[in-house]
Amino acid sequence: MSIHAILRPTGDSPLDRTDESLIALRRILRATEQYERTLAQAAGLTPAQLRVLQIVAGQRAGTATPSALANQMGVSQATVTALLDKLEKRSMIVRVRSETDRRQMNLLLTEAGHASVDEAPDALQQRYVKQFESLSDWEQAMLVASLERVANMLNAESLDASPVLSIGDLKSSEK
Amino acid sequence: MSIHAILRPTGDSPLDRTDESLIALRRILRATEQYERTLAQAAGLTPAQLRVLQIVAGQRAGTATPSALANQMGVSQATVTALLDKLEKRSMIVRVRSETDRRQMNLLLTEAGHASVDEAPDALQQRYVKQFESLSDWEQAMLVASLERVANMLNAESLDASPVLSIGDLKSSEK
DNA sequence: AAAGATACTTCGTCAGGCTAAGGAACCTGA
DNA sequence: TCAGGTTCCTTAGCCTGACGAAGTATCTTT
Repeated sequence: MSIHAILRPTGDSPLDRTDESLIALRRILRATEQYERTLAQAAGLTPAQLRVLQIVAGQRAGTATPSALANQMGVSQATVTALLDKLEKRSMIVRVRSETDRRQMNLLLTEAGHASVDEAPDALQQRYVKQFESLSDWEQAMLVASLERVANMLNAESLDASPVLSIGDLKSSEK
Repeated sequence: MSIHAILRPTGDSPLDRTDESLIALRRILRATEQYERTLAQAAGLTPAQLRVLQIVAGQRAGTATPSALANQMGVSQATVTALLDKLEKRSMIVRVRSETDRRQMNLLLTEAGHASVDEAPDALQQRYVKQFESLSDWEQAMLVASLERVANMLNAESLDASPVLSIGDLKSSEK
């Protein structure tokens, strides 16, 4: 395998496919990461704060709680608390104690919060969507298949149900 | 289009391809991110520190400098300085003033530094390489093409030559 | 009712990131 | 040659994100 081929700046030895795929993957990571920073900055928020808002927005009203957030974001509750403090101070969200279980806090977006979510384009979206949608049908299909495949390879062992984006099912919102 | 679909519960509206691709992309991001943390942690280093070591390791000796690092990592020089301070304090690297241009510092890995790089498997690698290599030839080719395509879509505007990577030189560690 | 488990918050600490402000060394062009 | 500008790096001060540990309510179980 060719790990060392990668490090080698100048390419005398040709990269093999594995390396190529790793390089591309890294480029993806990097591009996203960096863009996320500049983007959220423009929105007056930090990336983490924006993520919180987006997740809360995607939740059925009254469903979002700090612990749920912590799970979905893969961070500790303490971290979530800190983020929520900031967002609350800036009036993007409010915390209301749950009626049914008063240990829990329900998180709600304020007007401002909603506005921010709507305005702030999703990092990946902004940069990517237009181009993706200009691709031909079969190309899109191929990309989706490929990306899903890669994603599966990456978290083969740790399959935590919900990837960040919390596409909560509103559908069954009786409760 | 897809913005709402993403934030909105799956309910009735089916996800379109754009959404699917974004979701997969996010899973990739997330898997890598998290794995990187636990990994570097296991190596007794932080992700950023490990990245520094890996980049320095991949450089021709005497080539690595703080500013080069800053470029490759996409962070400010000040940040690099801070990272280097920590690594130096832990005797993973040494800084030596360049002979030819005494403003510059050359970065060198110590024994310990090399050892760390060798031990610490690359975040992506560990998890991914084996599976990738078990794919058939055409599948690999397709994935590479797809990933590169996506990477290009993501940093269409900001094309900075060198992607972070420089994966440590596992190079068989014939040490 | 007492003991235990949960859901959050508080507190202290640390890493990573930035900008702004320098100090040194190098490069120019009179 | 030497004054001004540039480049390379460090310092200082600040902020965000993250963690663990300890604390407080509030269920839940026994």
